[in-house]
Amino acid sequence: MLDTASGLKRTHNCGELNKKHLGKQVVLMGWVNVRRDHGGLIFLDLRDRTGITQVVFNPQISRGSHQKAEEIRNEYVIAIRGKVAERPPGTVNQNLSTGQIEVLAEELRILNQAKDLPFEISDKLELGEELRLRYRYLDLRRPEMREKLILRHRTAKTVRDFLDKEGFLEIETPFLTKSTPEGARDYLIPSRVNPGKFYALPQSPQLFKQLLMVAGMEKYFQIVKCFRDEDLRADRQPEHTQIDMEMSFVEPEDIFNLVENLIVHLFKSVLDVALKIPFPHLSYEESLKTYGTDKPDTRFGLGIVDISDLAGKTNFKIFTSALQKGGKVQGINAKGGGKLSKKDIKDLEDLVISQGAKGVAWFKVAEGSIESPFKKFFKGEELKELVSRMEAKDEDLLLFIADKDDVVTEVLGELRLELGRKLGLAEKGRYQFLWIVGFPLLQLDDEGRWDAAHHPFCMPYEEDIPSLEKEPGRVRAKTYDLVLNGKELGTGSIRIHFRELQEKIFKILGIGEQEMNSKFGFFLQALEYGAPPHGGIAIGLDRLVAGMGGWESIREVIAFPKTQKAICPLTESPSPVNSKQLKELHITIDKTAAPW
RNA sequence: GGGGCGGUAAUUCAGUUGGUUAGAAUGCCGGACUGUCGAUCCGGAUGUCGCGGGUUCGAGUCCCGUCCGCCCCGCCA
Repeated sequence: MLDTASGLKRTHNCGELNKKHLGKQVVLMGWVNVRRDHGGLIFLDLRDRTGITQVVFNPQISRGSHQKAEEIRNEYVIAIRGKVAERPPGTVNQNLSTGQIEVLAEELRILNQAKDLPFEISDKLELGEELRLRYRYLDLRRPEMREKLILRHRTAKTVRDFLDKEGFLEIETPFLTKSTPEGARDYLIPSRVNPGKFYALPQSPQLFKQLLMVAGMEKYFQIVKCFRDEDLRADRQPEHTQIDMEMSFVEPEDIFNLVENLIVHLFKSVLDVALKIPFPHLSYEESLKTYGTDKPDTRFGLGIVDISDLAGKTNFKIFTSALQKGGKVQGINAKGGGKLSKKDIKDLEDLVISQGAKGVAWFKVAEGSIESPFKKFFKGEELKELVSRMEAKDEDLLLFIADKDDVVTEVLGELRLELGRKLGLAEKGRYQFLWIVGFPLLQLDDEGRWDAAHHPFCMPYEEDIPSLEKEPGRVRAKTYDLVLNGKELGTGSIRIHFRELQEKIFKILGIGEQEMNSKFGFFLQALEYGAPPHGGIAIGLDRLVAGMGGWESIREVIAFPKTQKAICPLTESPSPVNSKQLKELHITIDKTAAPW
């Protein structure tokens, strides 16, 4: 039979007791982290959210409690009353904040029992992730996981306080809303009272925050869930949280300033890390050219160098034939890569091939000479020039790809990241923020039609607007991405705030009059009633917190995340519903797709 | 939709060219123990080898299919 806690009031937390409390009567409540039964004496580590305190059961102090303590197992929930005592000499535990004291139990109450656990509550084990998710409530008891949620809480709290001081209003927007075209697949919610009609969960509160600007709120923010029905990755979940912001009467510089100050304040107060501002700016074009991606990890160099002109003068067929087909030849100097083994280089080759290139030409530089299976295809002069062009020194490894333009760029981008990992260049604990600016407004899709590079509400640079008709691809947008250590943290833009331009963009995107009115009529109309110039940004909270802690997967900082199949192993959602529910929603199931 | 890696005790893993009764560590259960803190010592129990089929005298091991997990491409922020 279990005990009740009634009559006992918790006086302290398990993490706070120290020598100042010596001699005090205290009541602690928590979980049994571990029991060490010495027969005559029983020690147990009592754990709550704040830490651990050692409790001692001594029959000379309380025979009853000592006897009862023998029944205790790990993760039982107990209350103890007792006196704080100094530990005997030589038994102090330096690893515990409470390690100088212990509580001599006078009364023990067992508030709840626990079955044998599927795994120990410990940071020392490496556990399968599915198991952790199925028993997430146990996984989250592990101190490491608790700290992650605390970090997330402190981050959100700091952001809220900062933006409040800056005059922002946190305003909620609907979850049951209309499909807005961010480009991703919507999660749909059937309407019971409107047969055959659906709400969509928001991919972001984009239109609502713009409407709030029209409404004169001037500075809006929200820490809000966004939903996208796309395939999952380590940094992608079907629901993710954004720090969503929008301001009136601003230009990109105002957003940069605000976000930089926010991030600096956040890192200082939560991590005690000092960041330098302003964050560097890099143009979209320059980023692709140098790093082969629009979200470069700039913790290390290894920039991409074009040697097409030089390659064209050689007799190396792999180079010259790629050039003849209109491609290019580019390479990376993997500084210190000379120490990589044949096996390492083979792995790099495999990577390059899996990413779509045909292979990689490599050259090791050592003592001024060059080691490479391709050496014989080059004249001494050419090799010399190669080395000087790549600024190669002893112990360096030069890697070249020859192919179509976009293949070379993308593959070298991947190769660069892999080299960063292999050579240990991407240090943990370093935070390289930067802004990517000057994105194109529009991009051609596979069918040769113009598509919004970000979303259809981004403002073009004024000087580029005349090109909209003739050369849409050359129009740059007032769009900016915030990147941290090679991860895209956030995207924002200055928005279009007058109807005429917004309609023009919709038309270029191939959205007809009818569709424009049915999907965006309400929005276009709002722009006609004195919409102020405005812009904003949304920062991914999950990625931000994961980045702060140096964790690869955002699942580490989400209390109840989903697996790659978008399944929650704990609740087993999604799951079938009964026919009555379906009938009310006017929905029938295609049995060939869902044969349960 | 595609590529890669994985699935063996409660957990983390080992398991040789296919060969007798599938192991280790941790955890768990019982016992001993008054200064432990990853307690120690003695003893013990625990398997749908993911699932289905095939090859074989014989399959954890080989083949085919399938499900699940992770990483990636496509897709997407």
